[in-house]
Formats: sequence, structure tokens, C-alpha cells
Amino acid sequence: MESKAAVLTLSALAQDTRLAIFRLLVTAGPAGLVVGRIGETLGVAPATLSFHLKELTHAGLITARQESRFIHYSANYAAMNELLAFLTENCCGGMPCGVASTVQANGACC
Amino acid sequence: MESKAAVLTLSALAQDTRLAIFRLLVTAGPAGLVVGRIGETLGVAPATLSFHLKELTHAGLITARQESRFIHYSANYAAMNELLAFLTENCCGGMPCGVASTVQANGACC
DNA sequence: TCCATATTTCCATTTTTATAGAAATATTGG
DNA sequence: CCAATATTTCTATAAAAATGGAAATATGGA
Repeated sequence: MESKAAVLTLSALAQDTRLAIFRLLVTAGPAGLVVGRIGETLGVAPATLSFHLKELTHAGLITARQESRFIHYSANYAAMNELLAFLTENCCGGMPCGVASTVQANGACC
Repeated sequence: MESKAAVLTLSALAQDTRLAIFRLLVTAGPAGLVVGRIGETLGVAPATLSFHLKELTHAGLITARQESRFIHYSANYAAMNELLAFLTENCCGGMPCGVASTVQANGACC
């Protein structure tokens, strides 16, 4: 992942409404949720919601899937994991270290 | 971690210069780097750098340590890991799923 | 086709964020 | 204490992002 892409992804998540949308979709799983459902769950006006969905989509964090007259949005887990890996990349110059180790599976040392 | 804190943390990282600072400090390890070194490495003006360091500090992502007349900043690995855990929390409603699994150690299912 | 409903685009407004020059503050070695 | 250097704060300006009403567009059932 490039730094530019990472900033785009982080910017997408760095906002109350969008973070709430993303976490709601993470919880919802691969089936996702339709726009109306997201809006009524989070109490967001249609135009505002559409704006934020576009931002998240543009960042690659969520994906749209048309089904009948509804559009289902679902979380893109791969994009999220790429971001997590990027953030811990080359930690401590690549030297193993024991600092606050909770995430290790992606090759990060701390 | 609260959603509000997560937005603060994500906002801190969602900016070119700040992401570069943070990643530089992640690479530098616990010893950290002095402000002047960060500035010359990244080519950022003092006032601008100070502004961004404050933002990152306020978000808890980096820590200042005075030593002689220099101030060393270093990455706060624990804060980063909390953020990562928060983002994957309650994934797929808590059901195990096989979607794009790269980060597993923090209890996330995907 | 026509209507109802879902979602997006357009637009104007308000709020927030980034930038850096210049001045102020702090620390310490001499 | 003074001088030198490190870092921050002040201030103004420029740029970007969030919001929601109203109108436009799409989709599918009747």
C-alpha cells in the first residue's frame, strides 16, 4: 500500500459518521446492508449518507452491490487489513521488539 | 476504545505529513527522534511540524521526552494497537469468518 | 407506460484543517 | 547571567470537508 492510498483510507475512516457506517458494515458481515437501513440505523440524511458512502467506496473500504431496486453496501475486509499492515510496517526498523504486542500475524514486530 | 477517540486517532493519521512523521517514528523505535531531525528528514517548516506533532501527541499516537535541550518524540505502539483492535472489533457480528484473514491475534475474526 | 420508492447529484453555506512567517519561550553550555 | 540553539505559540490566510434541502435519476412492480 502506498502512503497516498493510506491517507485516503484513513481520511475515510476519520469521521464520526463514516466510522459508524464502516463499523456497522463490519458487524453486518459480507451480506451488507441497504442504504436506507444504514440511514435509519444511524440517523443520517439521505444526501449526507450518500456523500459518505461515496467517500468510503472511493477509499475502497466498502463495496456496493445492486440487488433489485436496493443497493447493498458491505465492508471490504481486505482493504482494512492492508491498512493495518501498512501502519505497522517496518516497525522498529524491522528489529523484533516486545512493545505492546497484540497484533503479530501480519509480520509486524509490535 | 471509544468511537470518539478512534476518530481522533484516525484523524491524526489521515494527513500526509502526520502519517509520514508517525511512520518515521515507528521505524525509529522506542528511542525516537528529535524534532529538528524529523523536520529535516521530511522537509517540514518548524511551525508546521510543531502543529502536527501536537496533533499526534493529543491523539496519543506519539510521546514527547525531554533530554537535554532536545525533545525526542517516539511512537506509542500501544495506541496504534488499540486502534487496530477497534477497527476489527465485532467483525461479522462476532461469527468466525474467512474473509481476507491477515490479522488474527487481536481476537478479530477476519 | 406510469407510479412509487431508493439513491444520488447539485448547490450554497458553514465549519474545520493546513500552512508558514515572525515573535515568543525554554533550556543549557559557557 | 548571557548567548546560542531548539521548539512552540501567535496570527493571518488559503484550502478542504461536512451538511442537508431540493431536484434529478434509476429501478421494478402494477
